[in-house]
Amino acid sequence: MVELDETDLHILQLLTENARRPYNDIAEQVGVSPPTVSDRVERLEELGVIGRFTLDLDRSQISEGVGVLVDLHLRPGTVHDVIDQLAPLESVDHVYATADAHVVARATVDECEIHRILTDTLDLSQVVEYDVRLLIDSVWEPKVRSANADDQTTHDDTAAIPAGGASIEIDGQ
Amino acid sequence: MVELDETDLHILQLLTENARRPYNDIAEQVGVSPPTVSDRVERLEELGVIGRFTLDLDRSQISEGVGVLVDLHLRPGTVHDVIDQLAPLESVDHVYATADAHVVARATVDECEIHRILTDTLDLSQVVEYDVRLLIDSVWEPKVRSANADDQTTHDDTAAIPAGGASIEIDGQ
DNA sequence: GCTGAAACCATTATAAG
DNA sequence: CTTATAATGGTTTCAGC
Repeated sequence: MVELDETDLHILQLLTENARRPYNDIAEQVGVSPPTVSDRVERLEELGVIGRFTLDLDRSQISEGVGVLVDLHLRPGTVHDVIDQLAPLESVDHVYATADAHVVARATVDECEIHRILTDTLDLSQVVEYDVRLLIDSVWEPKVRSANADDQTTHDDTAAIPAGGASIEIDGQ
Repeated sequence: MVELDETDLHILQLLTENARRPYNDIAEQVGVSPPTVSDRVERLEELGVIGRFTLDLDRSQISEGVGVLVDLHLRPGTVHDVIDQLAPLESVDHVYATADAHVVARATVDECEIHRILTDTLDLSQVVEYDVRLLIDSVWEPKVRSANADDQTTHDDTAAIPAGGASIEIDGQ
């Protein structure tokens, strides 16, 4: 976090848009030499800022199943176990854990598979409640906030986010 | 979906692991020539199977804010509007829409920003209820299911997934 | 979908700021 | 310590088959 300058962010932004973009192309855009780009990228990989170079795939075109969002409300202290159980599954690609002991997983499953995962793979004694939602759309817009594009308007109305999650009911108009 | 053979899937799998892997390297692994890999990748891009070549970034290292998962329960018919409002925001990178009119967004926000998004950016008359959860962990394991690795055990206990989502309460032991 | 050739690109070593 | 330059070795693409 501390060790990234604007050049790093610019490189990340360009690679985010197209991870196969040639380094000499990037060098020209950013205003440094190609070896510098190479060095910076290597460093960003070592720092773990870049997890991997990968693809944004349309999963509906490569697998038979339907996309689902599974929301698990877990017993306290079991979150990391459940992540370790879910993440390696072939049908699961994204797993989020939140401070209120929920785990949300995005998966592509056959009709019978979701049931098998919930009953066989997971230790259900750790699950307080769960919810399976059929995905109808999903958008991924990876963005790199450039250092100076920080549009932080000073604002004293800072809304604190309680770790347990804020839940607010609004009248149906 | 119909037009992908095992070679395509193998190429996708290798590129998913490392999107910068050289095409002649891939060609060797897959058993075709480099130009064939190039042609296939181009076709997969045109088909929309490959959305883009991109990076898996550790967002906590490149931005000041905290990661949150925002769950919006919307009024019917407003889902696509809300996606269009959320997706372009700099702080939002992932948006999921489910059949039961929920939109789940993953964002990295400053303390004041989440409030601003909810009140200024969104048309709150479209939101029935919302929920902001603090992210503590997130895993992305992009997987390409190879054509023959389809481990579908025949199973007649097919659990249908209602479009409205299944919600089941389990006793707290 | 393959082959071969030409254009292009990444990386290394080296030198300079 | 960081960046630029130049050369090498590797990669991608384009014709032609």
